[in-house]
Amino acid sequence: MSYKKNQLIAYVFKALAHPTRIKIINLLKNGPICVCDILPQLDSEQSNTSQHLSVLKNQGIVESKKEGSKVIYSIINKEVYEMIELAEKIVLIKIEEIKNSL
Amino acid sequence: MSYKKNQLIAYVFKALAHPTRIKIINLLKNGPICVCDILPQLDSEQSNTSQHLSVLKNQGIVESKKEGSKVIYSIINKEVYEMIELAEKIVLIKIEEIKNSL
DNA sequence: TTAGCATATTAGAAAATTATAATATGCTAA
DNA sequence: TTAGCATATTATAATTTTCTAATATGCTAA
Repeated sequence: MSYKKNQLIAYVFKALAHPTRIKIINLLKNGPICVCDILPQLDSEQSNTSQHLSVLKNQGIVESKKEGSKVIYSIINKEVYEMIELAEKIVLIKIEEIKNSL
Repeated sequence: MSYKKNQLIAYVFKALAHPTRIKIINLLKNGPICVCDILPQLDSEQSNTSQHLSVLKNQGIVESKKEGSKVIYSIINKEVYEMIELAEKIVLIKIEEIKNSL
């Protein structure tokens, strides 16, 4: 695998490498929702949330469409849910090990 | 899902979010190998490679054991290979879309 | 013991990410 | 048309990541 391809893969991981963005992705699990419905479920500033959405959009993980004055976001690549589940599995294994070592 | 848990998940993604680290993980696919065999396959400094290995180790993705004066690294969580494959899939879809739009 | 190889650690500079605050844009309704 | 809501953008400061260079550690063999 070339460095360039690994770089592109790394960009995808980078887009997922923030708790707020993972939370946003999980919010989109139940279908497309409006930014106005995302905002109250996060404890980030409006502008910061908008920036996180833009990171996800730039990596082609989500897409957005305007509806009147509102903007609706939805998931493009459902693969991310599997990725998050796998990461979760690794986290749980790690927690288990720490517990056993106490 | 709590913010704390999303943070732990994000740490896993962060550990994978570098082309050199992805390359290293792929090198470990064929079984445990020595740092001395990893080094010549990367174009990073020795110290930099050592730091990348340490990131992967801290996230519990790889482990290392000493053998004489050498150090052998191996994968702990095979889940990362599935994660990389999924990320690759997203990359390929994205590339395809760009091609179609030209 | 000491020289040399294999790897890790540290310090520091450069680059990237993140958060906040302020402002801009675009739509809708009065 | 203008006021106000919904969202995006920008500037900037703080933090984190990354890389390089230098040094340290630990093992082995002469």
